[in-house]
Amino acid sequence: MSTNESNKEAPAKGQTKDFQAKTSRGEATRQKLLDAAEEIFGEKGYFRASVVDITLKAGVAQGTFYVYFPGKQDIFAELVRELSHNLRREISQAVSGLNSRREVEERGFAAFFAFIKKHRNLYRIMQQVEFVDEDLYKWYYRRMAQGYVQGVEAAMEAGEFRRLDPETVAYALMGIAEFIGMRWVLWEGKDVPAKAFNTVMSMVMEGLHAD
Amino acid sequence: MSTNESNKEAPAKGQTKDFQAKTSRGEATRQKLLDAAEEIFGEKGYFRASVVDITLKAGVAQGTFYVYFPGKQDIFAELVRELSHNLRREISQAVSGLNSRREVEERGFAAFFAFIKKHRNLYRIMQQVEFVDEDLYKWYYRRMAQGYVQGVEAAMEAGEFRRLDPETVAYALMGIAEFIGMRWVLWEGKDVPAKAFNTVMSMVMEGLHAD
DNA sequence: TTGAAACATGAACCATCTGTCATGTTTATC
DNA sequence: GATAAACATGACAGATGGTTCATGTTTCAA
Repeated sequence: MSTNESNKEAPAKGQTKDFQAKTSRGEATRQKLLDAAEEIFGEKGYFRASVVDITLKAGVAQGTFYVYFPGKQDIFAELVRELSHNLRREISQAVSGLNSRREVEERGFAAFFAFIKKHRNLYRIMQQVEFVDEDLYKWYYRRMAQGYVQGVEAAMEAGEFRRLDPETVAYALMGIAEFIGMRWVLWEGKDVPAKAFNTVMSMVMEGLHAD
Repeated sequence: MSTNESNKEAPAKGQTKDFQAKTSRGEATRQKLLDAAEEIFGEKGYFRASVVDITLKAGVAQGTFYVYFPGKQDIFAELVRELSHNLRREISQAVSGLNSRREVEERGFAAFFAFIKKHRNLYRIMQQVEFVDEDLYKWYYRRMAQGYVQGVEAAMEAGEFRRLDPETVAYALMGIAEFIGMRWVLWEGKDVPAKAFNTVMSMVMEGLHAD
């Protein structure tokens, strides 16, 4: 088949379902591989990371990798889906039950920053999806935006935000979060300082306030 | 020396100055290589692009590449510096002589969107610097932020913006621009629609207005 | 015209990497 | 404890790509 990574075609092959482990032993090995992959991809980036790196870190033989994943792209994609899912879950948990839109934005941003601090590897992983699997990359941001749009629309409905294009608002807020997170969490490994956090909140709430 | 791309160490080697052509013929070849590299890197991404791709597109032999650039990383870095410089120049030209801060932001955002529309390849190039040369990547954003901070501070001084942390404001605005540009220019190849542009401006100006 | 410097060439070297496979080991079930 | 399925192994095939180098060609000043 000769499907090398640098093959000219099909950088994003279809939804190849990864193998499912049939015993708990197999499941454990699969998980070891995923954990190792998360670290390796985060450290070296997708392209500089090799399958050998992953199996070495996981403590299994090279061949074992292919028992659980069809290829390097597939374990990466799985990681991305996992990350995306967990991130959205944590944010939605953080804001569930909140009443004012200000609180929602505050807790939502805080949850995002907390998540990327805990998963700096995965933050870096997200930045590479574009060049590994273009569709997955767009899916991630669209999915994220989609959830945001609903909240923004509801806030407009409720008169907490004034009427603006909700999708644009969603992308703008995502951009703010990503850049502020990059500046502090990714680059410095710190929490976003209060001064910066307050500035963001002030900009956002003033920028969107009703009346 | 065996310095392969996937070498374990020194992903970012020091400021290797590229060779300087000594005749106009040499200069022309060097430029052909740079132009080809811009297209190839933009299309395939840094890691999937090969030096052969570049020389093929430039219409020169493989060896010729190394007459002008010490290696693949170096031509990429040169491209990034060139892009960064041109982008900052276009924006600063677009806003020079403007009086109100609102106009500055409007023209500045518009210039940014126009630039990335004209250089979609380079937009994609910027997204990869992180994994090719970490220092260069931070340098690019810091440099960009730095210029923005000055403008924001001046606007606060002049009472057009209220007092907030200028650096945070700069990163937030950069994040907005990048995400809105991604959504429309990069993904759809279109200009940012008026509705989206107006929403952005409204958010930004309301978010930062003095009172 | 001549000779040296600049430029150009492309085959070949060397390292690396992904994915395969024939073979072994463990586990679970009866 | 026998047997088959699941799991694990690591050497190897097949391919790619960055970089080097010995050699050839062009340019240009003296």
